[in-house]
Amino acid sequence: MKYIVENNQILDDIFNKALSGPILFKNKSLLFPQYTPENILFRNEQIIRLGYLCSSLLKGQKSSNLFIYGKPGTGKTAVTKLVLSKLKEKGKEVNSDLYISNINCRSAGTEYRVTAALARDINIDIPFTGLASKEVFTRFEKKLLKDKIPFLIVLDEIDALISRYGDDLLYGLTRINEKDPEIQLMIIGISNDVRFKEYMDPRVLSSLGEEEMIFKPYTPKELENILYDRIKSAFIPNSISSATVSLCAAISGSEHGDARKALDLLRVAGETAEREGRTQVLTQDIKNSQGLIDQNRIVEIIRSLPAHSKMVLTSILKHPPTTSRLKTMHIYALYTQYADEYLGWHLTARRFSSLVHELSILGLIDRKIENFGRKGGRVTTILLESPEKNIRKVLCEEEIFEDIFNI
DNA sequence: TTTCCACCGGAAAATGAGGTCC
DNA sequence: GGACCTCATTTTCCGGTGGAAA
Repeated sequence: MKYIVENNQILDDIFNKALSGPILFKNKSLLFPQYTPENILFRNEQIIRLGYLCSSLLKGQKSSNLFIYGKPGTGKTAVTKLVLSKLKEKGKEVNSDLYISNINCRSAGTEYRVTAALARDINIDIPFTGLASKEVFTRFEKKLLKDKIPFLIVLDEIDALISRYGDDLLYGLTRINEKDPEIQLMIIGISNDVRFKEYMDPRVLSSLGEEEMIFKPYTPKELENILYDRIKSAFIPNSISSATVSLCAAISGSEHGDARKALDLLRVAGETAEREGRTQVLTQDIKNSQGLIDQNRIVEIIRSLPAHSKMVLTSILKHPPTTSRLKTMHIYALYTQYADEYLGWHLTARRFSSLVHELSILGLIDRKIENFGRKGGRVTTILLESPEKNIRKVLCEEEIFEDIFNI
């Protein structure tokens, strides 16, 4: 009971402080990646070219397909979103029928879901499962051939679709265009990875890559200007010094000119300053926010892991301390013991090996294949990448893992 | 040079839960 | 109601791997 009173008191204090304390942000939402600015700096050339290509659809004419690529945070999605919204507006203004579909292939997940989303965007009712992919595509194609309304399809993170499912869907889409001269179907593929083109059929590639657009990383100077532009509307005046902005731009510029990262750093630094009751963001806040972003990312990753992956991590932490790297066979022995006792069953060694692989991709562990010759064979060894204390703290949010650590 | 260890990891199949269609 | 579908997860199978030992 005492704890409930204490918790309520703490939360009450936090909320009161937030309401009565100094305000640093004017409009924090402008610093989130979801926000698309009306005026995208240093991307005029791309906006003009994309706008020009899309304008053919307004006139009911065929347009070239386009392939856009560039590193994350270089403005690909923002520019596309801006041009699409203006195109939609203009279409309404001049009473021009136009279908527009903007799908993130990674979020959609599967080929079926991408096809279903396309079909839904031209008003076909598609169940989330139960139909064959081919059937969904056939319905989509029929409707498109019947309506003969220009259709602009944007497939963001197209590499996620191609690498997993091949280019059948893209081939099908480019074929529709060739089937009927009255069909105006424009496809824009967006990717972070230019190498994905290697997996594509040359016929699809020649059709999709009629036009190409490259988004170069922002330079530190450009990043600075972008930050100043956003600070004007997101923060109260005089809250951020030029040294703070330069540091933020330099950190983001040193990676790959990622504007998203620069805005993230600024937002987290601002939140820290506001929490401490300050109306000034300091250079130290920017330095601290870098570590804070990484830490938060790790916490979120661990929280979202399935139970068996958490059990693998727990087994790594429970292994007696050694000076050398841990061998997966020893961790598997511990894992089977804990999983049987606390989850009721354990996964096979093959599946366990995949979970270890996934944990290394997520950056939680460092995985290395070592060879110990005829005596020891080929073995995967692992090492924790993040501080043990942090991982343990997140795992202990769940009772069963806390119990294991308390043994 | 060959053998062998102790796995790795790709591919295919199985499973079970969601669904549609006729 | 049975045939057939997707999808995520897991299992099964089996060839591949690289370096120490024979």
